[in-house]
Amino acid sequence: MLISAASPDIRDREMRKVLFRPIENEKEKPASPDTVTEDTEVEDSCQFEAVDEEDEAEKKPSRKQKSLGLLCQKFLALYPDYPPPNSPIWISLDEVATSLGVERRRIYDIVNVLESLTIVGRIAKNSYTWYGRQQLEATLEELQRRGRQQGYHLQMELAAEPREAGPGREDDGGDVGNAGGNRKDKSLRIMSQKFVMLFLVSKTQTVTLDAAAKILIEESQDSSSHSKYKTKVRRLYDIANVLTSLGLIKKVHVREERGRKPAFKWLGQVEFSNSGSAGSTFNVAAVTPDATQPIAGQDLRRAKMARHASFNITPRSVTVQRLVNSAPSSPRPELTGLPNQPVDYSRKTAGLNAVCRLQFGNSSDNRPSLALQPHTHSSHQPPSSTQSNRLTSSIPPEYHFTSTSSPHCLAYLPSLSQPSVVMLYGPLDKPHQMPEGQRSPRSESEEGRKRRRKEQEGEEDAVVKKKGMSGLEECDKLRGEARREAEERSTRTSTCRPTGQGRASDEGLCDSSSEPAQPSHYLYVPNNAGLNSLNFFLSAGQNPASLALPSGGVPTLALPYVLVPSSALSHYPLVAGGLQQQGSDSHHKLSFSLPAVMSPAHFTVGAAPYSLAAAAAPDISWSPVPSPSTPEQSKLYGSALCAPPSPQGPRQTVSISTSEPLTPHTPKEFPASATKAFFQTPGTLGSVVSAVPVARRRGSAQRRLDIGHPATT
DNA sequence: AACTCCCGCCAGTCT
DNA sequence: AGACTGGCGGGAGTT
Repeated sequence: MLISAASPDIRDREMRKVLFRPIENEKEKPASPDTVTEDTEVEDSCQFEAVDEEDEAEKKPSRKQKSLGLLCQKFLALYPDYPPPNSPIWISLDEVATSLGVERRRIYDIVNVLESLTIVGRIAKNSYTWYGRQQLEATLEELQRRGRQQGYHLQMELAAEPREAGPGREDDGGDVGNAGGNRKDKSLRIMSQKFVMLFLVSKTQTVTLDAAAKILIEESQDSSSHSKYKTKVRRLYDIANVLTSLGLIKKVHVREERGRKPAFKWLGQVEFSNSGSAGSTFNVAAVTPDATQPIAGQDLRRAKMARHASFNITPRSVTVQRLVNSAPSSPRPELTGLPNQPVDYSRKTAGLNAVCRLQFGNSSDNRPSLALQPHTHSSHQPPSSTQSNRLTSSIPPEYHFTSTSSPHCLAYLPSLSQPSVVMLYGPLDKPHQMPEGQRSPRSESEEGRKRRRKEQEGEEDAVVKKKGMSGLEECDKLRGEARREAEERSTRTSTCRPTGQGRASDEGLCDSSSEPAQPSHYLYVPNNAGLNSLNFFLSAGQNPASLALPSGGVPTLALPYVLVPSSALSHYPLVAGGLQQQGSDSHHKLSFSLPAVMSPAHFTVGAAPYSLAAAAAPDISWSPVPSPSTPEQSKLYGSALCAPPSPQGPRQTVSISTSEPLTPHTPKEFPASATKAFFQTPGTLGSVVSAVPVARRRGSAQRRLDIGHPATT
């Protein structure tokens, strides 16, 4: 542990060990026809490896540390295996790439494979939704069915031998085939599915690279030139790496007449309960590019998406299922590139990264209490444990922290691209209903969706992308937006979530109708106001008085701001942290003097011990919102950034996990907080997450992100 | 030498 | 025109 903490490289290495370590103690070895040999050599070598030269390792990243498998492992660790059914997690490839410190190209490889298994689903350009393993079984079952249907099991047998004569193979009878007819671009995804099919129909569940390559080559009607073969094999390695990370396969060797052949053995299940869920909700077509039609699970997804919208930016349009391979819904370069966002998170928080999951009471009890729980990564956890971990799995993760008892809450709007958006929320007026978000049922209508999409884009643009806007312009926009929102929601009832339509509200967890603390307005401070990297929400909670600056002598800042009805922000995920109001000793004290008007104005912020300038400093604690280890986590997850320091109100339970270096070994207990360090790629340590929308660079292997880089333009 | 697979060029698609 | 995707294969690191 210590060692790991000491060196990220070592952590990676350790991770790697875990990743590729053959599952030991697994059941006895099945008597397979071919003699399958585990790759123990690798394992052994790893054993010793960690012990020695660490320095050496630090020098250069080492190829292994940059492996797709390891990268995938990191990627997976960012999200839960079994995310709450109703809260889709939005993934921005750009952000992920940035936070993992790799090129986007690499992420595509991973995502394509994951998509083939429905672990993620593409929403639009650059954005995916994380499904985790929820649909994995169903997907596998379907793949198995298709595999048999296509006679892969026969091919497998033949493949081993000389060649050919694939039984009527092919044709892809379906989607898996040539996806989309000739969309060659889908091949990795398709190839992945086929590869998996081979395992699922194989008696031994072991597939040699050679066989797989041959079979796949045949399918792709190409003459199988040797180069073709080699290329195929390369791709298979890519896929295998991802599958290995998923724990679905492991590398083995099959002995044959002459020597041994590299092969992979399936570790996942092969027999499926056939439970309704499987086939009913999943359709391979769904993952294939050409699936243009609605699939059974569509509704489900849609629902998720809708909910998901509240987490991030992807909001409304999210509900729209990805139409076809290329149905980019909303390119939000601004979003993804969010120059700022990511930056904020990580960069500022070198020290403390507390990422918590915010939840509201139990589904059973409607207490409006707010609970922040460190969310753990359970990528590799078995369902059971995972579930247990999240006792509240049934409860949608809330990011909204409006608990009645927490007058002073810090919130964060992670999805806003605008890097430094400071929001002050509080019952300025009476708790007014928080709009169920834009997302009312009707919003799902075709028309509504369309409209929403438009709106969304517009809104996002307004709020999020305004790089070129002046603060005032932004304000105006926001105001207009707010107004409109207000009108729209007039009939809706409050919810605790900005956008969601979720259980939480149904359960009354945040039934604001009776709850007082629902933020009625937010204070929006344009980034250009000078609060770069502040990203936080100030809880105004109380009466103005309480907002008064406690300490004198603290530098204050005058910032332009605009009050925005909470509804106007409904599409943005809010991450909040409970900050205790009576900031006891709190180091974070902010005072505002705000005119309760909806017009551009200025308010002053005074930070007690910390200066705003500290934002970039590692310990800038002043920002109540410690940056999440990674943007994805907070954003996609809807996790809340815990307000660090303060104690909790009676009803709040906040457990903050500070970023303790954890060894990658135990992904299950991987505290989100630890991710930052962990996820940093050696090469980008320290700067990885800068959200700077680093222009995507083609040629560079690793992005170098400038921490201090001004996020914009 | 064979096996792996990182890397990033570059073309097809979208916006 | 520019951004997004991802096919592809050279060639370097490992075994």
